[in-house]
Amino acid sequence: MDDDRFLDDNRLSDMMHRCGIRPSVNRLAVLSFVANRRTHPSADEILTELQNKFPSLSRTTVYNTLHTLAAAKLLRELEIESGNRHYDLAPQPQHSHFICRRCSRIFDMPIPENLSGNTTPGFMIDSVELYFKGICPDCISIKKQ
Amino acid sequence: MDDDRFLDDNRLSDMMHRCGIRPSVNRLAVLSFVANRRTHPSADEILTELQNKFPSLSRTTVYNTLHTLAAAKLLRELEIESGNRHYDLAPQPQHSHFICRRCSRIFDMPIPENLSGNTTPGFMIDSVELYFKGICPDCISIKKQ
DNA sequence: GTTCCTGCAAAAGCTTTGCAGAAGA
DNA sequence: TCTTCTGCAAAGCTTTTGCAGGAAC
Repeated sequence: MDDDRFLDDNRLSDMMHRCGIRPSVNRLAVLSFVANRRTHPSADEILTELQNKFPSLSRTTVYNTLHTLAAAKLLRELEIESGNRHYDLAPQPQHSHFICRRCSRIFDMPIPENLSGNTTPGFMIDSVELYFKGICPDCISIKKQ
Repeated sequence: MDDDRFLDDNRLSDMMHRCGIRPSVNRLAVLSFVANRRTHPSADEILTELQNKFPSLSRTTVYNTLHTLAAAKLLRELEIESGNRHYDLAPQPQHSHFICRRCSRIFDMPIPENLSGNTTPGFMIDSVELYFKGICPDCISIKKQ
């Protein structure tokens, strides 16, 4: 868990209520897990981790929940690697993502301002996604040792 | 085919030679197909289209070829939709992509300058991918009618 | 009681792998 | 001849769908 942006269950529960979604135990667990990780997890990572706490949690429920939360705009789907969707908490200031080629973790990054300025006229843009790839600080320092 | 950026087989063949790849008929067909489409195709689209011309072309060969060309940096893999990789000709000036939510086609866009300026220190960035989503001009005008 | 949530089982879709025969240098 | 290329078949992975029992309102 990352303390700097920790969102407690009450707050997440409220967010769900406001979107007309029942904050069931499973849903709360999924949303909380995504909200409080820095490196945006995939469905499989969510399932594997949460099954420690909720052994009866099924893969179907994780997928159902992710769809429900994404449809309600509480989560954002990141299309980073083909065949492996990752999830990010949605109601946040816009930011970009950095994918480490070595450890595959995904980090948040600030987004340069004025991104959609220089684009082709005639296209109606409603969202922007920016991905950086490279080596994260942890992997750089491991390499040096 | 888009005439404005048409690359003929001789030129593509040269590019392959320079990368140490034998320009077989199948490989040339795949590379040419990707190079001369504006809306970056997926493996399945490539296979379906090319089978009209080369009925014996197999799915495996398309995947093999795409891997070979991507490893040689002649093609770039676009992670746009989960579970469906798209391909773009690589040795081109950097540009971004626009994905139409209605027709799913992918268009090139200019890229704003100085993109990697405002990023977190400590990360070693080696590539940048920028995706816009929205409605393309064609779909906008269809909607108006 | 009616709606929503959950999970098993099965299927679907994209991609990868193993292997053997064919083609090219 | 020896390496590389090709394609069938099978498997692997992530995700989706159908359906039925259970929980919540």
